[in-house]
Amino acid sequence: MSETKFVAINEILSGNYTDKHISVRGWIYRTRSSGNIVFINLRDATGILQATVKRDNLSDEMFEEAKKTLIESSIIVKGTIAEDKRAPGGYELRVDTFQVLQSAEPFPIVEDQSPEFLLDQRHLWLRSQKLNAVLKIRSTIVGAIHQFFRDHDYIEFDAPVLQPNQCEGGATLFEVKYYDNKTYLSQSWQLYAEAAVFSLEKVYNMGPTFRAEKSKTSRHLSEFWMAEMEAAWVKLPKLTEIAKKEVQFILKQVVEKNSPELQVLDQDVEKLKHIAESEFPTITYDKALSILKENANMKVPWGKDLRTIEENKLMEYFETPVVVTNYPLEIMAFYKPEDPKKPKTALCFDMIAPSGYGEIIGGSQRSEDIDYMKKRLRETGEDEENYEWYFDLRRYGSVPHSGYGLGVERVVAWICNLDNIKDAIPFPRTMNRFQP
RNA sequence: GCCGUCGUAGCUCAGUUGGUGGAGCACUCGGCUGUUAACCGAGCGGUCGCCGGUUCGAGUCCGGCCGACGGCGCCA
Repeated sequence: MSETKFVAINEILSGNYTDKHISVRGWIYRTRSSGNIVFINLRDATGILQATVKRDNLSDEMFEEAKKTLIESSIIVKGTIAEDKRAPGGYELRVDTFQVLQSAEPFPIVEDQSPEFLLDQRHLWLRSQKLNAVLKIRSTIVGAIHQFFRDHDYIEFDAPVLQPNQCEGGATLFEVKYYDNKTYLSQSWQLYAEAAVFSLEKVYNMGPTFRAEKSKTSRHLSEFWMAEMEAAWVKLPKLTEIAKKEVQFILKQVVEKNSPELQVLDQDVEKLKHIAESEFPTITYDKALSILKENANMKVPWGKDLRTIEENKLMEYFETPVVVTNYPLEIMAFYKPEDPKKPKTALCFDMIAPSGYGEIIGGSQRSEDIDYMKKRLRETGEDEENYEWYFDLRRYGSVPHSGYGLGVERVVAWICNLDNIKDAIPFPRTMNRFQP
């Protein structure tokens, strides 16, 4: 006995099944009835197809069922595909068999929606055209990151999620009860990766990262995915080149694989293609300050970090992401070294995305000076004893090494033209939301 | 942590000077043989965020609290 073969909707819409009699399965996206005809827009993972149910073409029981079955019910329909200009997409299924698998209760998400309500109903809103498109693009981006590093001979290396101390400084850790002790959810993979490069030389990883920052903005999540790399023998100029190539590769992959999804999201495919093929400029922090002063009359005192308003203003003068290097040493984390050629600045960089999406990458060369790092830890009130294992890495054959972290959701939000980073991850966690 | 906006039907919102709470959508019933978030008619649907105060009378005025969202700071 042969099993029924079901055809995917995108196959039908590309014209491969015209005049064929086939079976399709999926969920009711929209439904309208008009006495003796019912129009059902049927949704599957690949697209939306209009199914036209006429009273004369099937049994009365099936027709009445088609008429009353509500949105998001799961159904199987059989019929003949016809090319028809009146149907959205240009093709429709003329139904002769209508079968309900599960008749849905009234779907809570209707015409009028608020962002908060959609977050409450996230488990159902995943079915929307918008999130369907975002999640497909996110998958391309995640795949591209793995491919980029593997193509360049990086080894995937995993760090513990439960960590004994903080990496980035500040009270931004989620505390976890660990038997009779305390531990913290990972804030960065970096310190462990630094141990790995003395064995594997080039490593990367992508995984969940946790920051208990009390940030309530459209760019922050408490749980987000960070794609990090760390490599021995690499210094800052080379590091920024790798970061640029990675982002360009991600963009090329999305443009190649996800044009229909970008259109659903109202993103300009040509613009992204252009960015993917452009050089990303590198400027210093000093240069950024002078651009702001000369063009926008924004005077940032030297030594202050660039704030959101300043980053956004700066990006008005660029159409691609920009790498900014040599931030003031004082405002940087303890492991970032001083640039011998530009005293008081660090061998570090941020990559800032266009259009207000902010910092998508942060990275640096790593200090090899144990006394300097101890001093910086003491200044921020940290217990340097927790870091003894980390200092060992400088005691046994230390070499120059560097790394950076890319915020996956920030990149997804930028590429998908999203208003809010919450839509860049299936189930967002923020300061006030951890359900569903 | 600071600042701002908002809490009224399942959802989105209106509600005038304080006088028995409305609309659209959803859902139910009826009508319609080509709809495009269909349309037409009827019905169902309420702890007006919570507590207290003023008043003959509070969704509306006053005080306090709670919650949500956004902006800044910090970060990716």
